[in-house]
Amino acid sequence: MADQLSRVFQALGDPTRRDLVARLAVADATVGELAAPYDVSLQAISKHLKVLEEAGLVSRSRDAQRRPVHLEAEVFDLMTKWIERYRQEAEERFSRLDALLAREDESEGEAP
Amino acid sequence: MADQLSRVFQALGDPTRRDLVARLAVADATVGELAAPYDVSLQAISKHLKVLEEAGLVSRSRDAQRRPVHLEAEVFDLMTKWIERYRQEAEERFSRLDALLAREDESEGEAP
DNA sequence: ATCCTCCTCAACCGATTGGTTGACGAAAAC
DNA sequence: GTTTTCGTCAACCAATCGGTTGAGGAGGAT
Repeated sequence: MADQLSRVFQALGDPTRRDLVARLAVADATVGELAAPYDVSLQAISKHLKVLEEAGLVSRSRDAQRRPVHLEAEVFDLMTKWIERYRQEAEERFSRLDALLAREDESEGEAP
Repeated sequence: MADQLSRVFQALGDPTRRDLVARLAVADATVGELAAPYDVSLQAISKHLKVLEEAGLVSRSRDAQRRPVHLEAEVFDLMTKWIERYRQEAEERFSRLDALLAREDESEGEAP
């Protein structure tokens, strides 16, 4: 099975699932409520929620027949940590490159 | 075709592609250099790079037969913006919930 | 007990994905 | 000009994905 970071990125690679997450950020909801706006079957949404759950983005409890879905926003940190790490590395590289170019500009015209 | 945000998330949903990005954060590299560490064909890596390119995460220039690959870190912002937006919404909701619970605790024991 | 509501599981389907191999293109190197 | 190096394109393959429909389970409501 894939690692969690892969599952989180993959889960959010689908627009419907991102929309579900966006709506769950506002409020918990049942599967039926979540499915209503889309013109796909309830089962399809249930599958999407399973993917989100396996990524750790969402949890489902039980309230009689209802299965309230709840967003687990902490998992976002996994992604932001990864992203920020490499963004920062890339930016540092740019800075070093800038510094190098600046030094080369300075020595321009020396030693004819 | 999918929107860019979907393509970026999907691109990073694959561990090999995340690894390529990680290595490109350190330095630009040619396709051959990038492919060397993995035990898959050069063509497979070329495909991965195409996915990264279509997501806007990477650009390829031309230097003789070489095709240096360069990381375009700005696209990360697309993701972090999306993530931060919904994380924040979710956190605000928690704060409101905490406040509500606090108020209920205060009125505990009143009106017997 | 029976029915109804809410939801999941299972089987299936076409499209996409990550991989393969083989052929080809562009630009040095000979 | 021929060869070699570096890389892409094309066709194919098994596996996964997003969707469907049909059956069924858990738990009120009657």
